[in-house]
Amino acid sequence: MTLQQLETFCLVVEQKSFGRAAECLYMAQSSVSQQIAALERHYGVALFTRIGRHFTVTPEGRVLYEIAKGILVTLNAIPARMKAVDNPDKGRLRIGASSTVSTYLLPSLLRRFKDRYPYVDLTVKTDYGYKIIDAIREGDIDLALVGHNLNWLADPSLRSRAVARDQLSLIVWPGHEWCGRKLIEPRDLLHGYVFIHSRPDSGMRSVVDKFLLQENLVFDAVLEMANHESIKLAVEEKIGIALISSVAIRHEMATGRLAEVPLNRLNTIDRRFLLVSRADEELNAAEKAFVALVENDAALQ
Amino acid sequence: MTLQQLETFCLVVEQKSFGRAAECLYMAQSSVSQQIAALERHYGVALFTRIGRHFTVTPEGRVLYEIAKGILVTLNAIPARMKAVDNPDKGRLRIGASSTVSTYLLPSLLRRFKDRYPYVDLTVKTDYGYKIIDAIREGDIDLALVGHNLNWLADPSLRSRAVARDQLSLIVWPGHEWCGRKLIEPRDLLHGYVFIHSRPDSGMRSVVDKFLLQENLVFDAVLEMANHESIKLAVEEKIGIALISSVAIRHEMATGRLAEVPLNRLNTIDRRFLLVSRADEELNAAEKAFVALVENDAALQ
DNA sequence: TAAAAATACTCCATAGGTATTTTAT
DNA sequence: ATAAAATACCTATGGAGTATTTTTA
Repeated sequence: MTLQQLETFCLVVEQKSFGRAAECLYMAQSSVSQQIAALERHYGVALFTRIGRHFTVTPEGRVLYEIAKGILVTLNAIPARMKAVDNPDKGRLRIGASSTVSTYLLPSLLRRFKDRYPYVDLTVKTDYGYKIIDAIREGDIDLALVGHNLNWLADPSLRSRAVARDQLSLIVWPGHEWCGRKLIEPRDLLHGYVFIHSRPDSGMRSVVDKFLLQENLVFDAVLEMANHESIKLAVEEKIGIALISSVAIRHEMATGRLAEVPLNRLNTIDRRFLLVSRADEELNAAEKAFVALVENDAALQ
Repeated sequence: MTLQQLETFCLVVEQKSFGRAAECLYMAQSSVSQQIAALERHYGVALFTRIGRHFTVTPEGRVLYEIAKGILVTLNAIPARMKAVDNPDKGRLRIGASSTVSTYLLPSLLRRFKDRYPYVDLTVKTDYGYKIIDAIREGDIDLALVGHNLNWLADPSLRSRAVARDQLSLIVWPGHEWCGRKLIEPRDLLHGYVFIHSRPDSGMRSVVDKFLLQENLVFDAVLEMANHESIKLAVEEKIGIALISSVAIRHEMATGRLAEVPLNRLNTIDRRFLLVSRADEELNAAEKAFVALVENDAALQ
């Protein structure tokens, strides 16, 4: 079955005549007959009921007509859609983000992006990092902004660029004895404080664990909370102390609800956010514009 | 551009290799190269960026891939959709109806239809009769149930079948002096009563006007209401009398809120409901089942 | 009898194959 | 050196045309 046949068939339906369809297509009437016959052979059904030199469309023909017409219209729209891809003002941008990114980084990025390119068809998916990366692999989204992960960096089917350093911060409540101290030593963390952890399968947890292992720190009292907001609240309530993404505490630092304390060697832990896309697909103009925005974002340097 | 080319292109994208795509299609690698080259020539853009013996998909290629994939999936679904048309349990039924029909006839018809064929994809459009017929002509709906109209019966592009006689009824309020009278003469209508009309562009109005003209009746006092419900309320409130579709007063007759009075020669006015479809398209199984239901409906005889 | 579609038959354009070249790893 | 895609060239299938037949209004 060919597109030519579908086009001819649609025209026959619309013109209600083989001959007129042939004229429209600048071809012989016999060719139209042959194409319709070929379609009917292909599907094994009559598309028209011939009544003398007259015909009606069968229900099967109606089905084919509606589908074929839609396909032809879609095909005609392809050149326009192709032109749109190198225009960041008209293109499409499907972003995926881990919940940390989605909560603390995306809002300002998306606001600025929408200001500059208000007509971009923009969708955002928020999920666990590994699910976002799966969606990238499936082609359901085109660009992911997630926490660093060696598995993804090593995957040749993905293209990753590190865009921002995510510092860890040691946070305590305001008025804590460490506030104002020049430098806390890691072993000081063990002196009687509850340590508040994030979920074991979160990207941040592995980074924190890495630091604790490196410093040989084992806590007597540990608390595990579901998300950043719970951790911050627990610290505020003087339940314990925590290591947390710097980006997640900007607001609390500004309002003085939490305090950050300098911890020795914490800066040896270098976590980064990654912009991930498929290695076998190139970025369109809208996606490139978003990458440029992220890379030039002073707040993320 | 051919469907073959689109299929080959999709396979190259999925397999990330011209050679493997050729294997899947049981054809030579050179043919795949030629088909891709033809597509690129046709659209005047590169679909792949060749990097040595490696390649990536361009943004234009991504656009084409998504569209082409959708088309191929749609095409594959055609045989199943064709089989569904001669199965009233799985087909599609798009009905249009004038507001009278929609209010007083359709509810019971649709309930019974849905009982028998619960999986039919059923949509109903309600509008003025002429707009429903326009939708039939456009192919937006497949079957219309509307009031009689000579223009539509004469149109060769439409197929109409009269399915039910819509009687006119003379209605008055209960306790009116005419209640119980054997037969009212048309000229009696003029004796001091307000006559309540429907909208001038409604199908029923032209029927009522025809009768009034035939009987040479010209009222001193006339009231015009937007719809059947308003007319019935006005009669109930003893504001006036009216000629109205019998189907529209079934409920009020049953509950005694209105009274019908026999009017001489009113039965000479013969209005019918029409089932209208396109003359150049045959009914599918679901549509035939609905037609059968309407034709066998005792309430509509 | 005229108008429209189907059929028979011919021809050539082009899609696909084979063989080879190019290119990058 | 090898693996993969592009290119050149050839062949044959099938699509379009011409001419004719069939059908019914």
